[in-house]
Amino acid sequence: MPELPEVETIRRDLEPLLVGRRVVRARIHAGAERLAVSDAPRALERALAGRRVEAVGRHGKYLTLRLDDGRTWVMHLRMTGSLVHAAAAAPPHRFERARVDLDDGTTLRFNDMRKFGTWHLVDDPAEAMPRTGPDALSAVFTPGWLRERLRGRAAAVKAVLLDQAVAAGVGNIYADEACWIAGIDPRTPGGRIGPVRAARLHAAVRQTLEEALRDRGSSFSDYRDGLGGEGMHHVRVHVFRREGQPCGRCGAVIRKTRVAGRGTHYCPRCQRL
DNA sequence: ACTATGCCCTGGGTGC
DNA sequence: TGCACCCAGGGCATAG
Repeated sequence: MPELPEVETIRRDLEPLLVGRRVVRARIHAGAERLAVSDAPRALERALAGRRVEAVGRHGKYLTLRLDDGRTWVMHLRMTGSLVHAAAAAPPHRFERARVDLDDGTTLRFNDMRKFGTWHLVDDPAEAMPRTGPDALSAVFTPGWLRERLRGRAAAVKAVLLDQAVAAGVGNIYADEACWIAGIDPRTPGGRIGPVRAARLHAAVRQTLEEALRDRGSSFSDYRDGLGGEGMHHVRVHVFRREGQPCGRCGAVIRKTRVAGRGTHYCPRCQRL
């Protein structure tokens, strides 16, 4: 599940390998046609051919490759996608869905078991990420911003954290981790979070994302970095997928429930409603 | 405007 | 060993 720390790790890996490179050929494999959202697959392949990459950016969980014709190639990895730089001769991954040949003889491989990933080619990257607000690591995402988004909401605080319009880049892993760090029960109605706890939650979101980024992300299953390697943060999580194990802060047994349709992990003793 | 639910997709795990 | 079933979930569409 690539979330902000994982996508940023990929961005940092790929930036020096892609900037200045030209696409020789892009191929979306048979069966993966839905990868192409903004154009038909063949049209997207043609539009990418010959373009040079000028910048590799990220907003939330989206990767943005700015091209020399002014357009932006926006990718989303969803749950099981990966974008890996590899030698031309490297054998394809079992779930390779697309391949991009570059002008230095190397390649990019888009692997995605569940075929949920998306590619857009757009004039303005915002077109490809319509319901996306400030990046969770940007200066726009402040304690006050979070407090305003929580105010008056009946939905669970975790549902608010997962809303990409509130904090782009937070996903299921780091929403659970942030709630644990802040000592807040993820089921708490957003409107019950006052300014003090909103500030604590904001700091917790920043902390968990930054720690995971230092660890190059979490590889619970399919996540791979831009070079095909695994992250290291999954061994250091406090609650995510740790149901039945002791809380590292109070020793109580971590529980699992469902919030906002997602598996949700929390400590019943030190996370308060 | 807000909230909840189902859909997409497929491998891995479980129970019989 | 085989098979049916359930689970994982980001973003979107739709319903209430």
